[in-house]
Amino acid sequence: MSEQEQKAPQNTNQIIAERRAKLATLRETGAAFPNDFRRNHLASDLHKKYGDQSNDTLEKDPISVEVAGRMILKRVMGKASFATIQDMSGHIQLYISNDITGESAHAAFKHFDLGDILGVHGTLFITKSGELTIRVKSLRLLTKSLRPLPEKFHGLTDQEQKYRQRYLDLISNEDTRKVFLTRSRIIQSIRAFFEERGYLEVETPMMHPIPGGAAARPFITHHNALNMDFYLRIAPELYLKRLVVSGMEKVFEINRSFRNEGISTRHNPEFTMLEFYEAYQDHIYLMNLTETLIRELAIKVLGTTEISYQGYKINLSNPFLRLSITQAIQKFHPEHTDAQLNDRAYLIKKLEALNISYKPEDGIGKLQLSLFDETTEHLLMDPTFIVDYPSDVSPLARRNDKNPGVTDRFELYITGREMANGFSELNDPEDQAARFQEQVRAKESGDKEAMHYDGDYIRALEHGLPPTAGEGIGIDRLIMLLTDSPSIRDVILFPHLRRED
RNA sequence: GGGUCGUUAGCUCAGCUGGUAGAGCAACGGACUCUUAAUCCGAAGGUCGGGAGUUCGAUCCUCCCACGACCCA
Repeated sequence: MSEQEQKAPQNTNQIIAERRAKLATLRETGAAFPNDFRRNHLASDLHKKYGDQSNDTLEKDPISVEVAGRMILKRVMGKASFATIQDMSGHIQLYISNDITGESAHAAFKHFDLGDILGVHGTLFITKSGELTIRVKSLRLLTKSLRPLPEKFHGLTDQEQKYRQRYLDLISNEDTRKVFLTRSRIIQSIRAFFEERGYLEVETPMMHPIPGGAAARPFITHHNALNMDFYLRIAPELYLKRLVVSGMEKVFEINRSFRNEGISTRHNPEFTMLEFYEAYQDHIYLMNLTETLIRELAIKVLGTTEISYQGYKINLSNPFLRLSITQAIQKFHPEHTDAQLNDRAYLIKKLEALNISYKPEDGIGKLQLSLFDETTEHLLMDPTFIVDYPSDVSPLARRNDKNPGVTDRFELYITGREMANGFSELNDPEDQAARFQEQVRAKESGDKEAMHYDGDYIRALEHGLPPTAGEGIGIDRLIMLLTDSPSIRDVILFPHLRRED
């Protein structure tokens, strides 16, 4: 006993010390962490099934139930008590009294703490104020909680603690639980959407010998047995297109990708993306499919296409706008004429005035894109496809037949944020090899985000990639939109933070 | 990397040109058999994020550091 006390971590905190003492007593009297209790109902199921019944009906033919959960509220009134327990489905109230539960069991209950996990057996009734409640016949402490819960009314509000101790945030904040429930439903609905359309869900490597599929800096790791470095994937794109070569003509992957870049309200080092590829389709088809997908998700998950993001109202049933880069600039900055936006000297002058860096070798399209990124992107609140991206910033996209300086590519913007990026795939192996070479040159002259030359991918293209359309959608950002969350950290269960010390 | 703001009891928050800290919840003792964030009474709980400086004296002013939030690159 004294030995056990010495081994226990020293805790000066009074509350934890008191709870440890209660646990020590439990250990002396039997199994302190039993696992022989079985529940047969969830709280919300009971409310759905019996919540509307009259007390007379419930009392006449008593319904016996076993439920379990964490005690989150407790009201002791001498010879009788009320408590609320919470399980994965919701809450239910308990009524414990000397009459029914027995004096000693009630006395024991009085020493249970908020946060303790209880197993309860009893019958249902309706209180005078109309709440479905379990009249407890017996109850057990299944797991002793040694640490106090956050304040019961306000819950946990400290942002840092919400992220670091997400379990506490989830215990005490209904809104947080709702966000992650919605997240789960969105991902299920995406899966159903593509499965209904005959797509095959696949899993491709997360460890890449050559990082590819996006312009981004990768994380590097090492495989000991092979004695080689691997890169955590920045995108699954090149593997998915290898699969289209293989004959899997419609594939999708809900993938975790990793980018070794800054952290912000829109960026987490690891994030979830949806990528999908379909042979014998083009980027126009993708835009239509994307509109349908986002609309269907909203209806399935929220029950409406009328959403509000941080106070801005968006009706997703309106057709999504489709604008070229210069049309988008002019929409918000009509002072620029067509002639000016196609004049190198004018664009450079404007970029310099805005203190935006550019390279002397940048083509007209890239200069336009730089101006767009700085002045217009963040203003695209309503869903807008930006089309006709310059070839030199789209090394994996098919060139436009009429204008080879641009590609058959689009990005989708909603609430000023990039949500999706899709294009008709570049399936000409010789053009792809030349574009990789260009990327290698850019990398050599210091562009850390430029792509590597992927010889095996070229070899795959040489076997023949059918004409294909492919797209990536940022799932975290889509979830932010549909849950009205201001930060990507609010939709990721365990966002990355600096080490606490 | 730069700027702004924040860090006080387990949690939610107060704290007045600078005089070494308060409330509510939780927890502890007591009263209470239909409560709903139960109520009432009592007692307890603090290295004011860390460090240095100014001062007779610092939660408060200055500087550095840590962590976080937001904005910018």
